[in-house]
Amino acid sequence: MNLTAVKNRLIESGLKATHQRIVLLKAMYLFDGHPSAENIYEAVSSDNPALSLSTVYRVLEDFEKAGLINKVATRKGIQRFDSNTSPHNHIYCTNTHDIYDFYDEELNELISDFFKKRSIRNFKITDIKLQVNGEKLNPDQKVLISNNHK
Amino acid sequence: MNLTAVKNRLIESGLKATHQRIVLLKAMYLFDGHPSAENIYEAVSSDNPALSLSTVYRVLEDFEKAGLINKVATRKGIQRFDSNTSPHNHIYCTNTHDIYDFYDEELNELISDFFKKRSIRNFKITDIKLQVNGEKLNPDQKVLISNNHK
DNA sequence: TAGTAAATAGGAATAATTCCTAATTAAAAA
DNA sequence: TTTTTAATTAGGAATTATTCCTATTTACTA
Repeated sequence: MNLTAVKNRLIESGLKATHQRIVLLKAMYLFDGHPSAENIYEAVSSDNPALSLSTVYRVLEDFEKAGLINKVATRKGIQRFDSNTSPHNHIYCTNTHDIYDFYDEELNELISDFFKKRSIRNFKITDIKLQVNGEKLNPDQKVLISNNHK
Repeated sequence: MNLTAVKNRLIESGLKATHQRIVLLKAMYLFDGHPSAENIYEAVSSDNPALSLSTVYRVLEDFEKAGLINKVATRKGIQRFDSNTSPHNHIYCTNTHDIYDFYDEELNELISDFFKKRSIRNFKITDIKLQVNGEKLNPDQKVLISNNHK
């Protein structure tokens, strides 16, 4: 994702392409995982010492409203963000608070088919997320989805 | 849920049945919704003026570790709790931050069948939750699930 | 009913987030 | 271009949410 592409995304989303927003959107795309506002602040502040933490909070909020990123639901009580806006689900470790993405076309269809048969009155669905909660056995290693039945 | 039943639950879970824990577990069962620690504190403090907020935080944490209640994942960055430990899913309004329970046996089976075919290496699943995110059309009214196909 | 380990009150400390306002900046207009 | 202006930002204060600390209290045990 180069500078022009990032700028264009901002403009397409109706946001002015300010220096700070460019830096922060880039940082969101580069960040491997599901960062907090503080994580993003740390990631950018050595190269952008004047950029302030309150700007990070405000801009990430703006990005979310514009649909550029999403907030991730956590049980810990701090806000986390996700630059991956395509349909996917989350594996959440309740010890380390690591979050892993997990894509499965079959599961996505299963869920979307299910909700074709149901409606929720007085509610406009924006997204549906499955969260698999549990504990990593080895906290230092990643988790890995595998398919049992070939 | 009477006093003895609440006491027994605490003891079965390996927790001493102190006055504070009894009051707080009762409050969790009585609370209609998905309260924060503050919500529970407010609910009990008029009848228990000496009970302190830090106790609420600590005790709710203890309850969660003992499996008596669960933490609810939210996008707002504050902790919420759920005394309903049976399998169910959540509808989350991103405006009002209301959370509604939503039971569906078919959906529960769909999901549990799916995960029989998949395994996640280095991870022990404790629970799987589907979160339907969106916005209430009328913020003052509840939402209601309905089944489109008879 | 005394001893003891666990639990609590209350407030301080910390962490996370939002708010405020003067200064700056991007984009539109001249 | 330069000027205008409305939007954005820096920086810190304020607020909110949560955790920590320790003297005191309490539930159980003997």
